[in-house]
Order: sequence, then structure tokens, then C-alpha cells
Amino acid sequence: MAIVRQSKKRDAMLALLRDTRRHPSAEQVYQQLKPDFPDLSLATVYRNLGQLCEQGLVKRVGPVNGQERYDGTVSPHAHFICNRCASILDLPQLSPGEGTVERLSVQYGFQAEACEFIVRGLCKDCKDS
Amino acid sequence: MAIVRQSKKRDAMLALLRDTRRHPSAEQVYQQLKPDFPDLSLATVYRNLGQLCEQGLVKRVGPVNGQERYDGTVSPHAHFICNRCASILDLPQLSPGEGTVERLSVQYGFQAEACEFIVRGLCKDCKDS
DNA sequence: CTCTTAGCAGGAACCATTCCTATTAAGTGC
DNA sequence: GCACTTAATAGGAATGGTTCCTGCTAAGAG
Repeated sequence: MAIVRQSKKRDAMLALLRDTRRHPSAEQVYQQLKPDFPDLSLATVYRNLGQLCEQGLVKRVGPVNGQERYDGTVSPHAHFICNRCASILDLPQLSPGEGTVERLSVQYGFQAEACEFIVRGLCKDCKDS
Repeated sequence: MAIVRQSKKRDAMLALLRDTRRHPSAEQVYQQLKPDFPDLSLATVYRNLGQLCEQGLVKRVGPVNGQERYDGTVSPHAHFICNRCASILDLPQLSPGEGTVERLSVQYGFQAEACEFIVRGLCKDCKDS
């Protein structure tokens, strides 16, 4: 990986993501930093968020309503995503067992409609080549 | 919901998705049905896939490399997604827990790099309004 | 202080998906 | 059957999040 220079804008993005629990989109990061950096460009937000992801300092939650969302908490944990208002909630790392989701829905007050579990990595063919 | 008329094209899409394990994108569905329906439109593919999702006959896996993927298997199960070739593998329904992913990676021959668990539904505020 | 090169703004380009309009055809009632 | 309502459709334009490109700026090494 190429060397990474210091950048006040990138530092501000990381600080913002670590400070909030809102899991903002790139656009929201842009809007929030624009007052402090009047010449900030949206392309810079995308580039720096991507770079922070590569460095493992930030994680992508996944697109919600077509917009990627970013998470400053990189320790393993699950997410709740509201189908109506698109808010994202951090859930603790889940432990096995029936009733886990039901227990969480009571604890956090949400109404679960669907769950998805996804493992990412290299498939057999790609791993062996 | 409005009434749903029979449509040979939509039927063909459902049959295709139930026949394959490839979890195709809309574009792939389009390409595969184009020979049988020369006047098929990509917009029709999107509309019908969306409709089948609403009817619960098909499920969205989630966007991979910017393209939504569709699954004709609607019973609850997890997915493995290859970061290199974007292939998708059905995994048995599982509860996240210690050792589960390791066991699956041996069984299916993939190399896991990350896991995500997402619950969707209505958040506390949206549920109460 | 100089030099290399990462960082950057601004705007164009990209592309998966959705929207729009006129046309076709599924299914109901006569 | 036949007419009628309206879902289904094609084709193409529009949308919008994200990425790419060009020229410029500035971080940090020597």
C-alpha cells in the first residue's frame, strides 16, 4: 500500500465517524464537514472514506436506500436497520441460540421483520488460484 | 395490493430463479430470457423482480459490486459472497456463534474474511407512530 | 529549500435502477 | 365470442450515488 500522508480532512472524517452513532452516508459526512472545510469536495469524502476502509479504521455497513453507510466502530458487532427511517443501530456481537433476535427486539424496542447473515471472503475456486 | 395478472415473462423469471443457484442480477436474468423473449425490456425485468419480491416469491440478496442479486429460495438461510468473483453460495440457516463460520468454511471450502449480521424492521420510533 | 508525490477541487463520466408514455393484452362481464 | 377495464410492456429518457479525470496544492523527506 502507498504511504498515507496526514490530512486534516481525512482526520476530521475519522473523528466524526468515531463520535457519532448515526452511521452516516458520504453525503451526510460531506454536509457535516462542509462548514469547517468550505472547499471540501464530495469526491474527497468518497476517496477518504474508501481509504479509511482499506486501512481498517472504518467499516461499510452496506447500502441503505441506495446510499452506502459508514461505521467508525470496527470491532465486530451486528446492526439493526430501520426499513422506514433508515436509521441504523449497533447491536452487540450476537451469540448463538434461538430467541436471540426476539430478546434484542425487546431490549432495544424495535420490531424485527427480517434477518440476514452474510459471510464474505474467497470462494473455493478463487482461493485455490 | 393491486391484482396480479398472469404474465409469461414474469413466470419465466420466477422459474429461472427457482432453477438456478447462481443468484443472478437483473442484467443476467435479462440476458438469459432475451432469446426466449426477443422483445423483453430491462425495465420489465426490474419491475417484475420487484413485484415478485413484494409477493414474497423471491428475495433480494443485497447488492454485490453495485448490482442487486436475486434469490428464488425464500426459506431462511445465510449466504456466502466471494469478494473476488462475486459468486454467491447458499448456506444453511445458522445462528451466529463461535466456531460456526470456521466449520462452514471447512465444509464448503471457502476462506472467510468477514461476517455481517443484519436485522431489519421498524425502529422504536417508527413502530410507535 | 527543493523535490517527489499524495491529497485535493471541480466537474464530467459511469451505470444500475427507476420513471414516463404510448401500446398491448389478460381476464371479467355481457 | 365481444367489448371493456386496466395490468403488463417496450423503449427510451431521467435519476442519482459513486467513480474517474485533470490540473493544482501542499505534506514531508532529504
